[in-house]
Amino acid sequence: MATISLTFPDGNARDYDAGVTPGEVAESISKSLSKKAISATVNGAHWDMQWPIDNDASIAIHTLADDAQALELIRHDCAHIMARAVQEIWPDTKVTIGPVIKDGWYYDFDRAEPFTPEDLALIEKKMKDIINLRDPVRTEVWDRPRAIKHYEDNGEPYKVELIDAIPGDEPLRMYWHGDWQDLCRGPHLQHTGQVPADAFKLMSVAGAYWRGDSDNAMLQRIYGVAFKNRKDLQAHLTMLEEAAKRDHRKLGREMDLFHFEEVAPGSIFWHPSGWRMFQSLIAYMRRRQEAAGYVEVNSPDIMDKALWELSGHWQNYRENMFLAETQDDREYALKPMNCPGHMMIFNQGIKSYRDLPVKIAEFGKVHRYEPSGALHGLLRVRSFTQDDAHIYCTDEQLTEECLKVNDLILSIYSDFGFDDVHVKLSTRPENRIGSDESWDRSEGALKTALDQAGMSYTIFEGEGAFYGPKLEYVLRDAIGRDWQCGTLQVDYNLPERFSSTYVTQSGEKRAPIMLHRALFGSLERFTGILIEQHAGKLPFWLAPRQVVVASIVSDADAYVHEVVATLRAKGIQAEADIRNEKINYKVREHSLGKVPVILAVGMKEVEDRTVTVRKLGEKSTAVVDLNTVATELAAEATPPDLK
RNA sequence: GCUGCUGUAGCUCAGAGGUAGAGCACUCCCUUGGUAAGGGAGAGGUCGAGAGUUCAAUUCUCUCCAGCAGCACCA
Repeated sequence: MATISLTFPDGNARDYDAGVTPGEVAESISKSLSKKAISATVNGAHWDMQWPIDNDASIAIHTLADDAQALELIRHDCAHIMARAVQEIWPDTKVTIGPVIKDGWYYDFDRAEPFTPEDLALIEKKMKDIINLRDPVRTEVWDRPRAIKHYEDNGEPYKVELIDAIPGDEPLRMYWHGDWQDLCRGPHLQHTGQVPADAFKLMSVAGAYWRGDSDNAMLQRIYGVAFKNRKDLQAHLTMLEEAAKRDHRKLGREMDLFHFEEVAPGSIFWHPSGWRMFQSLIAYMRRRQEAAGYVEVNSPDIMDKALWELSGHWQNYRENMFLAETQDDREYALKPMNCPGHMMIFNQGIKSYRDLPVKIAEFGKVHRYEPSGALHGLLRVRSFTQDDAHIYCTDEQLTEECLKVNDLILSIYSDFGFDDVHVKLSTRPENRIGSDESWDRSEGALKTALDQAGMSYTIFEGEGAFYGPKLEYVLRDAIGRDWQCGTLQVDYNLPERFSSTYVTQSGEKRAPIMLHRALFGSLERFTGILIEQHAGKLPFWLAPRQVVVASIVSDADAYVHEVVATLRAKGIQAEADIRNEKINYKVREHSLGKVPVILAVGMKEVEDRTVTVRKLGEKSTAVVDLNTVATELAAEATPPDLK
């Protein structure tokens, strides 16, 4: 038998018979290591303890101490153990797939009866039984015909379909623990007992389409989370509770920012303080855009079908559009996008190459009939305000304009504390207008701009808009969640469709290139993200309510009003609270309402012309001269771009 | 849109085949109290909408609407 040399992480090498498994290697080192081992890395590949090694290689043996491998294996084995538990309890259930995801795993089942929350408890208990059995994990390599026949005989059609979809003709790997068997590329733990029995939890059950396609059957997906120990699981559950407390839908109600009604699903009723915050964002963006050379316009909300046919929306976007019925026998639609309106504005008059780039911005409210199941608070609505703009430029200006938009987006996000920004580049979809050649140029321009800006990005094939490829800017918030906000799209098509032209230096008419871009994206969504990011405690300049001046005794009421007037004169959103309540009560109520500054006023303050300042989140108070407070708060209320 | 769950007072939630309850909020009275709930009284609900079963439905059944979780879709 041939001999191979295995090199360990410390640089030492040892000879073994070819075909040796990491399990045997571990045993040759020590009994305790072979018991503790969970998997190996062989030449950089994650390796099962049972897989043979045929050639010289580097090898590292993992235990539960190695986080990356341990979590991967624990979650993966949990998926198998759960599938086995389900099939043991309900033998007629068909299994499909069960991958590892962030924090845990899921497994999709086909079963006539829905799983109930009580069922989840039952499954969890059965999983613990299986873990306690410490069943050895066994693996074999089968050829395809044998595997297919096996699953056909066992009535597992989804597995047969999976095998058919695996490319090539390579052999397939089968895994067992106990009598339960699954098709799996591995690796797995050595036995079920290596899964910590107290560090996993089944979270929820929901529908999911087979192979992610809405034309396919709906399966039942059970989600679970798993960690190395009970403490990590507990920390994760606590984090979820914290995230729930930040839910902007809950905070929006508690802080009296907005609400929804059944009569207008997906549309927002903004309350005064929520609307104030919204307007602060628009005012900020208006200043930033003006400084960047944009002009602001306003285009109609309802326009004739003919326009939407010209733009291509009627053919490509109609199922998402609200249509308007009138008495004049014309068909209208509410705008789902601002671009066609901006085309009409660009087309007014004759444009010279000297005019380009033309940058037309609008805080336009667009309406889109989104699928009912997609609606989600402010983050996914049916009517929303875009900080939308269209840039008309020449071929030569294209890359530079893309770069400018990119810089503007990053600068703006940074003002709001978002520095972890990911970019997605979505390329031509199946359903599209325009020639392949113009798509080549559009996609190329975006790539060039990203490369020149030194941005890293991920490409999503076929995910672009019907008129052009797009960049999407994804923000990562304080608790690690991603939100899609800004977008930049290159479009050669609409200018052609609308016969838009400018006069070149040599006097010919030529179609401009058009960029679609939004920075916040949807103002509504961005507001929701900010609420969650700050858990409702927004920075002072954005805070829906800024200052409450609260009386301690009613003899101070007149001075309270004077303080409020002084602050308002400085542009600070101040309100009086002279209700017949104790100061404790007022402090509690406004603290829960997330008001950043409470100014308490009693007779001492009246006599000294001071206020007692209490800031949200601070227990201590400070007595400060009224004019000093007004000046300090006015400074704090200044938006970041005006500082 | 699909699968599952949910819908009772402004909010958070109990409840039951015989036309409803708590806490907070609200109104009034007493209290003028120094930094996270002072005391008392009162008012408030076609039990999401429509149909069916029943002597009787808010409770059971069906349809619709909306919300929640996930999927699919998306800013």
